[in-house]
Amino acid sequence: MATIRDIATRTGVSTSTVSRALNGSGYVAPATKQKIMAAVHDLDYVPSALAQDLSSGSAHNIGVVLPHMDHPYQTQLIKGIMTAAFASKYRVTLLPTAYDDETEVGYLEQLHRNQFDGLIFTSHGLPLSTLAHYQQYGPIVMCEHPETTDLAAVYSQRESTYREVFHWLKAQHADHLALLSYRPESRSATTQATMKAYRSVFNDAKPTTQFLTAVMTYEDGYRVGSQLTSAKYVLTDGDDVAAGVRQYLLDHHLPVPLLIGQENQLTGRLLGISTIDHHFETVGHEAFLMATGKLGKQRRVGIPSEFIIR
Amino acid sequence: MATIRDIATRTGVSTSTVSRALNGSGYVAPATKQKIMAAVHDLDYVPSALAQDLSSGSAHNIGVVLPHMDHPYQTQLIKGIMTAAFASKYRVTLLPTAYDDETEVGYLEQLHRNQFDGLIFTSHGLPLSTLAHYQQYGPIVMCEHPETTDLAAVYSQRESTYREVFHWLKAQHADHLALLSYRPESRSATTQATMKAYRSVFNDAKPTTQFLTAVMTYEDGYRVGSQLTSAKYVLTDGDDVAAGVRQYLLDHHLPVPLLIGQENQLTGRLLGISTIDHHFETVGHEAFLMATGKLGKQRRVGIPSEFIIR
DNA sequence: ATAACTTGTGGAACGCGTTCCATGGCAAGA
DNA sequence: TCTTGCCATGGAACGCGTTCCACAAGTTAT
Repeated sequence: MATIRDIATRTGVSTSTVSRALNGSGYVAPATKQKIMAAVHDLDYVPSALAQDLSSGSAHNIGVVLPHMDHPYQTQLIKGIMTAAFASKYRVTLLPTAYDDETEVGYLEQLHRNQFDGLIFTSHGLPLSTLAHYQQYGPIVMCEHPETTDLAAVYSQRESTYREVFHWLKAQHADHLALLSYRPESRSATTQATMKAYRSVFNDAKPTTQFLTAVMTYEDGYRVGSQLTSAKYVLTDGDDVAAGVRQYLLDHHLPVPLLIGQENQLTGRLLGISTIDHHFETVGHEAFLMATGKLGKQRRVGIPSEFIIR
Repeated sequence: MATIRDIATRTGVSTSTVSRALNGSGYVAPATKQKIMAAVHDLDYVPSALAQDLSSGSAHNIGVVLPHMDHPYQTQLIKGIMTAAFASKYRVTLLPTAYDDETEVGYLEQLHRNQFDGLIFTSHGLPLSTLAHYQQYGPIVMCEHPETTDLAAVYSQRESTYREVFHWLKAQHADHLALLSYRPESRSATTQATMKAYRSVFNDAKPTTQFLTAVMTYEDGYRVGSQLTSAKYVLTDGDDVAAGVRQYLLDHHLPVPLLIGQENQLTGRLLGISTIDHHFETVGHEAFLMATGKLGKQRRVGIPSEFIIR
């Protein structure tokens, strides 16, 4: 591997001159530059990214912390982040946690170690105070609406849309609801937003409602289908889940309730299931900009979400 | 940011001793080690990943070159790679190309620059000879079966499964086939394998067959549905595409042909569409091992794929 | 003609850990 | 007692590019 010193020696100039010639900074005589470029070409020299990173103190790398690789909610978000990163000189590293707190701490430590310039959290297992503590080492951006104001965040304005959904249900005097989510209210901002909207809309005239958790995939939906035989309205975390519920009920010749999915996935479109589009691609895009400081001092960005009735 | 020198000064030892204490290499007196650990704790010291990378000459980073973020084919592959990387100390960086050759060259240059220890190609736009040329800078692993033997590869053994599919079709005297793929034969190993199997099975008794390209998504499938009104058997690149074709025909009250998808996606299961599972998660896993040199000198691994009739 | 620039280039320090080599103390074996 | 050999630690070089500072030569302004 040729180094900048090799170029310097071969050309008979100093490394500073080579560096200046390569970066176009400072003064270099045209003739010198030509000689340098020739040597660079001859020796197949390319500056080491490792050395440049150390020198600049940044790895030009943003980490994206996510629970699973296969949760549909992530796909659009990641796409938005990647598209934005692609346009700048940054790279993006995907960091799956499998909801393991130690792993999550590991990534935060890597922020401390300058492995990452910033972290984007699509979901988190650790307490927010822990995350806030690590902010001293670099920007941390949440993709959920955190209760505390200590953390920067770009999030879908779920709650107002959930209220819209519940108002819509209320208007048709809906009863026998079922709310399916992946994580319990205590551990998930999404579930919290859902419940908050639910309580505020129905207030003291709550319909009969089932609450199920640990439901994330099509299979999960199919699995809990047996518990939903008396439900008339079902709101799920993703369209895939709704599809699973529907399939179970169809397979057992049971009536299919009115299904409302989320994420506007293909399955929902395919089966004509109403959905909520949280515009996660936009969320991801903005989160990247915030993590790289391109959004100025702004630390809070809400993206409106959309209720699609089918 | 505290450095190893800060620790050394504060403890009254040399940086070498601190380094040894931290890494557990070489001799360090227990008392010295304790003092060092105390200082490390007091100063909130963490070794800089940037400096370690430069010193070790490796970023512990594997890049995954892929065309799009949303091609279903990638999801499982990436999952397999990530799972394997997660178990080791490596990180994985996703590198989308949008089939732009310049971008692809950019990533190869980053391999040269030691930004990556190795690259995994899930798809490629550049000629194989170009890729082979960059092997001198680090391991490059293809996830397709390349024609040349110059490149290391982990791939799904598509061709034999395609032959199985065509034999199955031949056995029922299938006629009016349609083969839908994303990229033309000249630019895609997948399409090449399909065509090779097609020719070898039907030989000179080829059925009437339509060939369509540039079909990748559900929407694409729906779009080309109008051209498939006389097809009796349709083989597509992914189950989503098959679902699109099916939907178009249903919407227009036209007969739905026998559909065979690929990738064993949820949509296929949902709609009872036969499919081919290429076991891409396994492919990804093995590709990672090969890229990090954990597979020894092996440069060729084939993973059997599976025809699932529904 | 002299001060004040501008241009071109080199030297050395810096960023931060790792590692090879050397040195010194001390105990066990010959 | 002398030689090995283990233990503990320091010094310095290394990996590689960047950047500040200084210096020299040539140019322009005063």
